[in-house]
Amino acid sequence: MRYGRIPDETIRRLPGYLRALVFSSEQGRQRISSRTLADLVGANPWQVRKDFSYFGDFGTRGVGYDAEKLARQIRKILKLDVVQKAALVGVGNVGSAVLTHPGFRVYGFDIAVAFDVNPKKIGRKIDRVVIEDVSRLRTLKRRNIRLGIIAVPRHAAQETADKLVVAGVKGILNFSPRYITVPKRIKVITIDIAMDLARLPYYIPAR
Amino acid sequence: MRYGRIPDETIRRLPGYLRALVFSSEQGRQRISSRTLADLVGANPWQVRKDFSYFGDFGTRGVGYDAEKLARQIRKILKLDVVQKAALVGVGNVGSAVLTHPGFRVYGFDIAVAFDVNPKKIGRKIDRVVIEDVSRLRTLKRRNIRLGIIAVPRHAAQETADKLVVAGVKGILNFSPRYITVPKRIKVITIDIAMDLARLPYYIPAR
DNA sequence: GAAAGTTTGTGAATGTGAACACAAGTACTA
DNA sequence: TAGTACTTGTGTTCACATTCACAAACTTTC
Repeated sequence: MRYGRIPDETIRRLPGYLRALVFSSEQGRQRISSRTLADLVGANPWQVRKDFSYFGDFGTRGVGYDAEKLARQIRKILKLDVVQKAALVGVGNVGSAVLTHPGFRVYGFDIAVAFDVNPKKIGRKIDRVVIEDVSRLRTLKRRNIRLGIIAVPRHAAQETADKLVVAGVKGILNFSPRYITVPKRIKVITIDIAMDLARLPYYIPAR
Repeated sequence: MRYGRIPDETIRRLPGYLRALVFSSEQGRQRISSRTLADLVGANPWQVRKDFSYFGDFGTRGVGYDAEKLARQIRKILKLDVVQKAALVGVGNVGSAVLTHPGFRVYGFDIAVAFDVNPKKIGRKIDRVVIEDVSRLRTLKRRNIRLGIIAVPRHAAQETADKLVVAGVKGILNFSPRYITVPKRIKVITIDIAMDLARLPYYIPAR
């Protein structure tokens, strides 16, 4: 009932809720309680309720939440209610994993194009996407693609980011293990899979 | 000068600092200021200094930090000063990307084993690692491996986690797009690459 | 239809981390 | 040696996020 600003931490958790809700719907459950949902995402019930309270009343007291309705609302907030087209740059091991990852569909993403520098790869098809030469990056604006995924080797990351920005991209998901610099108006999310593993030993008690 | 508990958020940032310090050392710079380091990781100087202040004085006023010394200390805190052996389960697209990812070496990881269920893959070698049958997971304890990486399809994730726990693993890096349940003593970090992309459209202003 | 059992929504309290400002120490210059 | 320019280390303040507790609303039971 507030409709104020939604905290960043809540936004960070919304995709997780959405994933669980879709899963729950597929199982044929249309009603879900904050407790059940919390268990599915590894949180606690009051956290779930607080998060949802930032954008209106979707539950019914004594009953729970309507999974479909809630999922629709989350999609709307995250702007996933329209198909989001994305361009992938770099079809190596990481790039291939991204192209074949089933999870993107859940969120309404369409990886519409893929680019690489290797002439041998140009023209090949992976999962219905034809690989094009990076020189064709500038066609993105015309094709109405506003999201870029960087999966190139470390040394080419910044250069790729620059090209994506010129091509009119508004958001970048960066898998290269380095910090990239872009204009403030562009949003970048960096994932370094090794970096996340590096946190693990700290939390493990000595044998 | 405090030597108290180090905040979780600081721990989360340490691998990033380490990566930047290694990079800086490779460039031949042995001294680095909080400002330079902050620029390399996309943070601000006082954040960097505050983070380091939780585990002693490593800088020299008017000069900066000794990159090597600082890197050594971060490795020690994160328990990366000894080689950490890890086991990978699932050598599909994501698994292959993990195996060939150059970043793990920076943090002193050794992905010593890989497992899969596909008989066609058993015995094959990827990046010097021979793929074994999942039934051999129980040999992990004997081989002194305490970290597991899950890169199997969604439906097999929980089962794989259970097997890893039985095999004596203490920490799990989970790439499957679902929440997995393990005993409290086991630390799990989940990365869903699609989930992170899902956050991006929210931050992009409407056209 | 009353009582007991669920489950949500949210104000308030508590906890945690980020941002700031500045004293204190070091290097450099002349 | 004095003065200037840097840079760290940290106490304090401020902002934000989590946890808690409980009233309100709904369902079920008898």
